[in-house]
Amino acid sequence: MIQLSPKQQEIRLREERILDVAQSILVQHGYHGLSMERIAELVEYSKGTVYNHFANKEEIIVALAIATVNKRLEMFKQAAQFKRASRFRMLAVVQAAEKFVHAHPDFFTLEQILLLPSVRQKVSEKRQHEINSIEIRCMDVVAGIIRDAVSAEDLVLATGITPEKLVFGFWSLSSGGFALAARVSALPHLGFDNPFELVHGHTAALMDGLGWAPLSSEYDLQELNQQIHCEVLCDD
Amino acid sequence: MIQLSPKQQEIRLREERILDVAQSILVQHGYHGLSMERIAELVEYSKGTVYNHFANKEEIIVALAIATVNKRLEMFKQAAQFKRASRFRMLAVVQAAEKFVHAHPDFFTLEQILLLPSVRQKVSEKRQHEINSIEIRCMDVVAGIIRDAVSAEDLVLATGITPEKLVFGFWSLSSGGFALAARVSALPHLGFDNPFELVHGHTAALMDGLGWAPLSSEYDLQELNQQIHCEVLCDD
DNA sequence: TGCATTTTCTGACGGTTGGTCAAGAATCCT
DNA sequence: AGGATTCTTGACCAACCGTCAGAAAATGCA
Repeated sequence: MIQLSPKQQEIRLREERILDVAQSILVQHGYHGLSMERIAELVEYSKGTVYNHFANKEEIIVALAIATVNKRLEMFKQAAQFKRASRFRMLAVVQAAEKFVHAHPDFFTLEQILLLPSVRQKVSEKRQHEINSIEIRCMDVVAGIIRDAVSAEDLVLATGITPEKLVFGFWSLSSGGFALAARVSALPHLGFDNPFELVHGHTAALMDGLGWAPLSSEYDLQELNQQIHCEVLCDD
Repeated sequence: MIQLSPKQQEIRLREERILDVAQSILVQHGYHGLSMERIAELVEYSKGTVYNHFANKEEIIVALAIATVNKRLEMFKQAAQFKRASRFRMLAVVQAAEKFVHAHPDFFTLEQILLLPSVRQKVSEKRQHEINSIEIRCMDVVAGIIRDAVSAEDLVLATGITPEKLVFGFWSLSSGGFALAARVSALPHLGFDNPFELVHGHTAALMDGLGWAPLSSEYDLQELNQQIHCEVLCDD
């Protein structure tokens, strides 16, 4: 790392401050409340300076998303290191995903925004690639667990099914579940008192359906959860 | 139904035209391309008149979404009438959901937009309730199938599990899967050549995990799919 | 240190849109 | 017909995006 001149350091720091400010505006006032003008005002620099850092507000949003999604990757990696059978490692990752949702409730909205084609369009290729690559590395962590499961003969893949295809299922279930959970407060209560528990339960059912040993009936869920919480929640 | 005056009829028709125009702008130019000014221009009325119909563009978006989600409800109802075992009826609904995604590829973006808190905020309570109630009726169709499955003893619910809680799982899996599918084109190919097939497969696995008879191994998938296609696709 | 060069910062500016509203036009009712 | 009501219009304001020429600061160099 080359030593930075004082000026360059200042610029570095300012970039972080811009992101901080943007994040807080976003949380407080939502997507529509976020404007370059407001950011400039709070950061106490002119609008032009903010534009020197980011070409538009979409770039800022994606920069925020990249920072957050990196944290998820770290959490997944840590969860995957859980020293137990493959199935339990997978469940640990699901727990990590849940913890992530709780730790970054605003990320969800960020992701929604980035899914809008009209927004994505305005974001540089570079940052697009960056966030995609992190996402893929997250999936790879999960695929790795599945490959281990196959090696350990905890799981037998049907013909034509790759580990990645299985990841698709678990990813869908949990991301869809968390998305639904975010709406539960909006939707009248249908008896989903604890959507996260439901995600967990359905993940287990899916695993059972795939024949991923040991099956639900063969271990104690309570005890496992406690152990995962120690592993995944304690040190951070 | 009271007979409408000519003027009122005109207004009615114009409202539809506004929605049509809005839809086509939305499809062609995305969320950011949709402006009240543009709508007014294309509809050939002044901006004020458009505002007489809808208080803001979010109201227009939700009105579009309501119309579309109603179609989904109809498709679900029809699929649920499939005259076979409960498990097959559920799979028919999943197929209907897939067909819906294909038939209304733009709805997805609409839904994303509506999930943004900053957007939802601007939409009237009335329309919020309306779209929620349709969504819930969709879920009820699915819950009905599950209740039938229980009555027919195709399925045994674990203690504490309601039909609605099961709906949550299937809903999560398929909506999450379709969301991911929409991104597959953006994400580098991970071998998800046919994400819809994957959703179907994982749904079946989830059913197996829940012990929903008849299990995957006990029926011919090909034949079933063909039959569903006749039932769900033919008449429309 | 003084001066030239490069980099950075600024805020006014043009252009677009969201949303309002007073005044005029059309319609309805008797 | 004509008064009451409803509908329509487009000018208007405010907010915002993104640009850019010129001011200011930093840097390099003798």
